[in-house]
Amino acid sequence: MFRGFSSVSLDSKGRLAVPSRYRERLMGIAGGCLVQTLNPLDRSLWLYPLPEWELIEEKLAVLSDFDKQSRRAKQMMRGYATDCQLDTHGRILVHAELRNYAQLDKQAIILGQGNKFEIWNRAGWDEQRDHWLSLVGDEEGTPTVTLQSLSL
Amino acid sequence: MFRGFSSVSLDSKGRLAVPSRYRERLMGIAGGCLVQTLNPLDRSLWLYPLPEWELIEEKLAVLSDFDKQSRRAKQMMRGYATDCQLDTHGRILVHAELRNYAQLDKQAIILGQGNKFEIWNRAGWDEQRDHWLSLVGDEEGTPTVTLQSLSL
DNA sequence: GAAATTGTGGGAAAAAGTGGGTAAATGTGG
DNA sequence: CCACATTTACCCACTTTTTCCCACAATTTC
Repeated sequence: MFRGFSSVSLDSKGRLAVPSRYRERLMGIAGGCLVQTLNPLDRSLWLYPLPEWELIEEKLAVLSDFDKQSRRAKQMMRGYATDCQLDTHGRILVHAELRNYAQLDKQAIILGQGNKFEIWNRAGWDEQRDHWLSLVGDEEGTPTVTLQSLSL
Repeated sequence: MFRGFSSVSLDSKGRLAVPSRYRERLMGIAGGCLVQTLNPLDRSLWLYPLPEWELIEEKLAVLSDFDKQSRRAKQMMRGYATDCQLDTHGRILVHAELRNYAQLDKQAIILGQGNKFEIWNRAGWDEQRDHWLSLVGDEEGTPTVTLQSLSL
């Protein structure tokens, strides 16, 4: 399981250095083979170790093409799934289309999220975070209800 | 299984360069023999390795001609099925009728979709994608239900 | 503070993409 | 059956992109 926050940068070629603390584990899982795809729930990217992605792909494969929503989910998730691999310096090349989707520029962040990582534009992430935190502060806000159920 | 997104272009002769990362695999399956046909579910084309297409053809063959929907499916899928082969530079020639059906012009995209590829007009694809993403963004949207079932 | 590790940038070689010319194959009409 | 037109396949040349490698800067560790 992956956790943690790192601020990272993309260079002019679209390369992103994966934080070094994850590298040894990632190299141990499928030799550093990864799959990047879009996160349809937020304007960010997901980065899976290959075996984790293959589990997702199996679930997608059984969805019917004749149901429009299922078909779209397959097209988007599988369609944008891009194989990549850590280079000799622990970097991955982020696909230009995905970079564009997540509006990634020089400043980005990477979040450990269990079976995968999330990659956000730095400013976009800060905005989401502050927005969500302001809702938690409200007595009436729904996030509080959600958090209560966790017995933090 | 095929996955991934590539933006490709058709030249003035209607040729489309299959992304190089797939070529070796396609050459390994039936020596690069492929079948292109129309996708009756979207205004796009499907591109199958020949053995995969033959499985589809077997399934079509058992459909009854006396059921109108079945007859139409056979006519469309089989009728437009066109053999093609990678040329020395990894390109295929897209049949003019199919090019017209999918409204393919210079800018196109190709999606890996499991046992086949999908080929879309670039603008048409972007429109579908943005529409779907806007539905996912809605709290009440049905795409969310589909995605939940995937345990992403 | 020095050494090792990590982060960053960029040059150069290789690979891939693109475009078009030409010749062969195919189709059409007299 | 032949002549002509059209389409397709093959080849070559050029441009663009990607990959691989190396050098150096910054940060961390000892």
